[in-house]
Amino acid sequence: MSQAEAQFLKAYDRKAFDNPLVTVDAVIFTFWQEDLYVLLTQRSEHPAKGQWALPGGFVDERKDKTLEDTVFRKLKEKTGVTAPFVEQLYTLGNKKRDARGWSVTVAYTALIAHQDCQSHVENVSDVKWVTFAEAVSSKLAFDHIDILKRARERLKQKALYSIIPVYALPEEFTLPELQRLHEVLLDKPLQKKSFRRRIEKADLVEEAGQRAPTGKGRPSIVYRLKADAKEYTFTRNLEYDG
Amino acid sequence: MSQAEAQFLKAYDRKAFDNPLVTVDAVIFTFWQEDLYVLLTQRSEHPAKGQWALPGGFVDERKDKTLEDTVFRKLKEKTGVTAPFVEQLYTLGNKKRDARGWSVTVAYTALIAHQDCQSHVENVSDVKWVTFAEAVSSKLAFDHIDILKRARERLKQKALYSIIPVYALPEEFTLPELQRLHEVLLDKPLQKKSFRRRIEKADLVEEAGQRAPTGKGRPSIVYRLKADAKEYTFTRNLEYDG
DNA sequence: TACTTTTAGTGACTAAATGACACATAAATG
DNA sequence: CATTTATGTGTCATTTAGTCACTAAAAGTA
Repeated sequence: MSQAEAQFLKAYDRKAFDNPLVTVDAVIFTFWQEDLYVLLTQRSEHPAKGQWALPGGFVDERKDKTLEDTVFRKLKEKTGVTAPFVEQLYTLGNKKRDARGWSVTVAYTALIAHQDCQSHVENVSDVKWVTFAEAVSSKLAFDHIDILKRARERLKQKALYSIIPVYALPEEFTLPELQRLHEVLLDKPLQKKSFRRRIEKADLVEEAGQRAPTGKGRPSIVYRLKADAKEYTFTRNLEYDG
Repeated sequence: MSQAEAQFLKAYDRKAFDNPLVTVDAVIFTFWQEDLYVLLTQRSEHPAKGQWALPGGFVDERKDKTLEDTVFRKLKEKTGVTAPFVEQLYTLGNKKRDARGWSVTVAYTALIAHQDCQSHVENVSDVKWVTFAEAVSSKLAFDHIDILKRARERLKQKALYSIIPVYALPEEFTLPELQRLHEVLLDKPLQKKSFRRRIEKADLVEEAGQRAPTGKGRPSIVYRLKADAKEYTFTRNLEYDG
């Protein structure tokens, strides 16, 4: 670094310029009882105090080295655990979205097993699971409905060409469970054979131990993900028209 | 809004809290003379003064109502025109990337025809087209090499399942040109028949008028995009192993 | 126990899109 | 006017999803 640059930096005053507020928000999905749920939290402070919103908050320059640190910190606060899948969704920034002024939020999608955070969520009053349908038709703080819709759309896409939605299930899962999840995401029945064939061919899962047969009918085989499954994308989508 | 909230907002002092700097950066691609180029600009101010970097800069709270306003303003400054394809890539934020402190940059990818901004670029000294290969192996300011690589990777993916790369060509283009672009992006020869068939079947292009035959061989038919081509995704990828 | 119901899992043929490649077409050239 | 060169097409093989009937393994029931 040149001396001139060092001098520039020494004299630089960050607060001399207007600059948007920076927050992080997360859409946390889980699949539970045949339905897709998202996690909401109730705002404890102004603005929008008392309203339900996506979990999130400001970057803390002391605690967080990176944006991902901020997300994981917020996720941990609200769910008590670390989600097995977290991915940046998109960033929304404009003058109007926050009454405090020009604001930028980096939205993330997270997938998690319901059982992994159930006890934590049950023990705090400002956090709850809501079905996606309910959440998206409710009133949420800021523009969180937009973020919710976008996250849902992206997850639907992922159901077409990847096995990523599996992270919304417990670590050990069955293929019928996974198929029903994909069917909910795509809002469309899938051919059992097609669905299973591509997963088998891609070598994405391995058999886990037995699980207590739940109800009627032949018990399904329990699987767990193989290591590289997160990266895999199918070269061809399942049939899907709209 | 409640009275309490109004009072809160009135008393709210944005500068009372630490907050990351917010910038926008763009990777602008074009396909020219059988090669993929990106636009670089030379930094006129500290930090990294004199170094080459991706076009971008701070959100201007007076000029910009949204992040997209910022991107388009910067694109216009550097290229003189409005790119036909602009898409958010991802957002990078951490403590280290900018010597001025915690910084967040929202990266965008833009595609543009070389001819559309050639004259503007030639007339300013702080902007230049560089082949992607050159750019990525050069030294750029901040973490712009990372952004460059990521943009390239995304564009490669798009070449697999969409016709989006076409926006790096002039409005009127030929299928051999488009195929060569896709081949450069995928770094792999494609089957002429397969490539053309899927474009024809998807009804993405229409014949434009003739264009002066350039060189040897049978002249190729000149096409232009149909309206909805931007949204179209093929349900199956072209063969691609790596 | 045997029969029905229910859900999981498989076999086998059909349909659709891509891969491969030969061949036809239309220009430039000498 | 034959040769060269690049564009554009016809056709068959290959691959993968769609369809659907059939088998398998459990629970419930007379």
